[in-house]
Amino acid sequence: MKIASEKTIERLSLYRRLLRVAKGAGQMSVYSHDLAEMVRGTAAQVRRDLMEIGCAGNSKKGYDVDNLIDAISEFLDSDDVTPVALVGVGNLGRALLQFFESHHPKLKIVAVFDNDPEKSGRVIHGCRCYGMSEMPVVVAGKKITVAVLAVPVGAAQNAAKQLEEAGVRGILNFAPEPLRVGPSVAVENMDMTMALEKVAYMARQNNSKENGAK
Amino acid sequence: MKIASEKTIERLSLYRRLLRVAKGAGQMSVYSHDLAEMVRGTAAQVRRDLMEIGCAGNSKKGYDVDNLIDAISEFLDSDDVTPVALVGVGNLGRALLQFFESHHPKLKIVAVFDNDPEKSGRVIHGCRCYGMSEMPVVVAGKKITVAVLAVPVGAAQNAAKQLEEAGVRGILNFAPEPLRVGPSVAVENMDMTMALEKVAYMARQNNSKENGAK
DNA sequence: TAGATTGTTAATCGATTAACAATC
DNA sequence: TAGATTGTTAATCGATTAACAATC
Repeated sequence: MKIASEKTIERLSLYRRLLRVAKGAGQMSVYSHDLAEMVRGTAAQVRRDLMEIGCAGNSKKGYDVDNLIDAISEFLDSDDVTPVALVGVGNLGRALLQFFESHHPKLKIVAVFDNDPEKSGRVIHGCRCYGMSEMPVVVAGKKITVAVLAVPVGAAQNAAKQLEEAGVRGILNFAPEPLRVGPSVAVENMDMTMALEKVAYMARQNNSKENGAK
Repeated sequence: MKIASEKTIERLSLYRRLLRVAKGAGQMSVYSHDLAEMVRGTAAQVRRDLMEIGCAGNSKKGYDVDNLIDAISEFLDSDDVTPVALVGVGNLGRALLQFFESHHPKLKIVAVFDNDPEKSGRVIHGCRCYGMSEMPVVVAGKKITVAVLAVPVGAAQNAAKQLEEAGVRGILNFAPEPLRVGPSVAVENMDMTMALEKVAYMARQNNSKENGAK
């Protein structure tokens, strides 16, 4: 299995999204600059990405849509559906559960964990909710290797540790808290507070630039 | 106003979070390597970041916590509270509304917009909900320059256009859809589908690496 | 002083960009 | 052929890393 850079992986995911839209619209082939728009990048970069996963284009027609979707899927996806765990069933957790339900056929949330004993045993959005203590058994039983972490600040590190010990190898972390995990666990932070601060900063820059240019 | 790189801005936001925790614990000063842990970076990088915003440390005690928090806040924050709009009041939108309510004193969601006429006029989590057509008036009236976009796929581009025209200069986009906006609008994408795909890919890499090493 | 830390400079690395040849 | 696109190589850029001097 080849290993591409993280940026390339991100872009491949975005390309595929556009390709599916194109396919839905009956388009048979795309040019690199069509895909470049999707990632606000250059056509040359797109071609390099596609070459990395062994896709060749045609100087007359560009790239074959079906071929590309297949190649990206083979690269990004597992053969089987990847079972995912969600930890934390607050407002955000429930929203994520609903969000991911419909967004990906190959990634499926199959178990939900929460500290609250009241939630244990209940079924939320079609998912059985387990207590944190049941994690080792459930994760092993369902062969879960990926988790979405949507617990409140302060609880994230502990939950991450439990996930790691249970055998999870990738965590999508929504808590604004850095996770200390071993090198065999990939962590992707979705730090919404940081992102909003950043946007607010850049918006202010844009605003003062505009006013300054007047 | 100085302009730092996007990465530096992100890290400053993270440093501040750790500093506030340290301050809460009664700590008066920190070393660069304390902060480095927060961003999984190096101490030298932290020092460079802090120098960029004009902070000097002391080779004996490191950096003064209060001093650092003030300097970062002066750099990142506006003097006043920044009014923020939320567009899209589905499950995710409501979760975000609740999330941001408590997470930042300087960023406050002051208006909520939704297409659904049933939601118009209602108050959700203490926020008045407006119809999309009211956007120009409300955004101008409340001097909103930052927006959080949590609408379903397909509606994002149109909403972004309306926001731009209303005067918004920064958008935090949760829709898995690229936004075409002018250069005066900063867009930060929180692409949860892409992030989960990426984590799943990296988890699989870790897994096969482990099994291969056996 | 000795030791840990900060501040500064040069070297390295990776990714992006630009330029151009090859192709249909 | 002509023209737009792909594939490939070299140049550029930015950020990170490493090394070391300065400081308390």
